[in-house]
Amino acid sequence: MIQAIDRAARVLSSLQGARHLGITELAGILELPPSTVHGIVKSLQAHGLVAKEPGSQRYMLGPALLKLSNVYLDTLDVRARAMRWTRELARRTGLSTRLGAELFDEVIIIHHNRRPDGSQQMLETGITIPSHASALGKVLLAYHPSAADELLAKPLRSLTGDTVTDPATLRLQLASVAERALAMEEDEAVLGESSVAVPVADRSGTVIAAVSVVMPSSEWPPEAGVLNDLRETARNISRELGYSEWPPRVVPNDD
Amino acid sequence: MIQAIDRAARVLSSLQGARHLGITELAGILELPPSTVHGIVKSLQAHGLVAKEPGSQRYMLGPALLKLSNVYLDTLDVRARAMRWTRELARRTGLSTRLGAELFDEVIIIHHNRRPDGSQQMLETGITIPSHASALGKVLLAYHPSAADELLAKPLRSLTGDTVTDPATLRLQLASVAERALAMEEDEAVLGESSVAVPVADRSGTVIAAVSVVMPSSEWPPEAGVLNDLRETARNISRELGYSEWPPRVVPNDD
DNA sequence: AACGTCATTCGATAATGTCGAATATGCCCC
DNA sequence: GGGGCATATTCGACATTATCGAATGACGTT
Repeated sequence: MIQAIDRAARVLSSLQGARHLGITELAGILELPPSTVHGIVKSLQAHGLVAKEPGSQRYMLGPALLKLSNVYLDTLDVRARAMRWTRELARRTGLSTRLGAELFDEVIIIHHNRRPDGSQQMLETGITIPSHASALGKVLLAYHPSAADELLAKPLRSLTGDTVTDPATLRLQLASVAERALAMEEDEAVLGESSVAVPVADRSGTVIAAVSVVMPSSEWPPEAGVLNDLRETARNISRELGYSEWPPRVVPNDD
Repeated sequence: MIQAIDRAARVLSSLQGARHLGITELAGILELPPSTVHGIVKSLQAHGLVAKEPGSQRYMLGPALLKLSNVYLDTLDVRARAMRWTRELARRTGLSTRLGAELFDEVIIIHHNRRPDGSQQMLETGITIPSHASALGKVLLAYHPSAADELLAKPLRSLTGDTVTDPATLRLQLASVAERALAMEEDEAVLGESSVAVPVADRSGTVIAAVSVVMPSSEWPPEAGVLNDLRETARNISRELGYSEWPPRVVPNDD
């Protein structure tokens, strides 16, 4: 780990959290001298990764991140291949769909289809949810046992009163997910919202993403037809990626 | 400029351009020893800014960029305030709209409304266009004379046969933009597509973004009503940002 | 104008990052 | 499975870079 790069990344993370920060504030958060932080911020600014807030001394994330992110999404083979299938899934089920990938202790939504009822819905691409509190995340954890082990060794955050944070309970859930290749979550991330997710595997059988449908909790549990459509979607995406034996199997402590 | 951070940013830029690269390829592009590049890439990877391509030795941009970018967009005051106005502009004109900000020699689209005719259209947020070849970019250049000076000192790329790349011609255009607070572009970025843009100013009178409508070149030139709607949109956004004297004036060589 | 707070500059030096050599890994062919 | 080649990764000496404290400049408020 190159210390200067580590520190630069921590500046970005701090701005991601607090949005706008002055040099002194950043220095406090990072426990570094202001002049050190200044050098880091100026270097990031020169590359457009950080910007000064208009009319103020505070800094915020910069526009170069947007371009990089756009290229990231464009580069993702799984996303490109999933798009038509998840659109079709949303159409058939009348539900919104999400495609998620792993980002440390969270799942990040890399593609999202709105519910096809024409209602106003937020764009979710780029949103993260703690893995333990989402069906998508539980799938990814179930297929990456060492990542799960690390996560379950930490105190877990409750997002709602229904979030499961007990490691032993989660281990049982993950074992069930691994067996059924299906994860469920009811009101754990957002009250009134529940979801069910299944794994997407690449040519080598590695689970690289998960796909889910999201429904109002008033409509829970999902009908068998929805589960079948969801599985079919994951099978189709996985097949396009070169994996023909859906559902994938868990490889014990593979990382 | 901290060299290690500069090099890390250049790794990200290289991956942004070429999408997938091995260590040796990156080393060639950056003209650095492979072991140096390896250290940089591993540091970026530890923060999710770079990822290894599934099943290969090559690296690509990483998911942390998507989360950072999402926060960047969410943090942008001008974007939040512009959204309702540009949606209304698209509705009234029947055209797609773009809100653009400056990213070095390019304009980056930070918000986009599709043409309201229900046709299949690509999402444009995060896309960049060379400033000299876009109406949005010409507005931003006209209001930032020193940025314009720097850009016009470099050889400019033709995107289509109609792209204006002659510095003297561009200077005349930018002077006219500054005077009229309006920029036009016909087939310069994409054949068959033309646009007209106007500036958006913040509380201090600094032009921090530009807003445009895009139309098929077969419908060019824009009607007076469209221009009025566009100006009204920029005036409304600027007023929400605290600027009440639209159109803004150019401050000579202010950077 | 004065004051307090924070941003930025500067330069000595501590320590970090660099980079060449060696080793490990992956892939392809037989 | 073995061999060969190309590339990734490791290791450690040391050159160079980043750090950080002190000083100065800028900004906002009174």
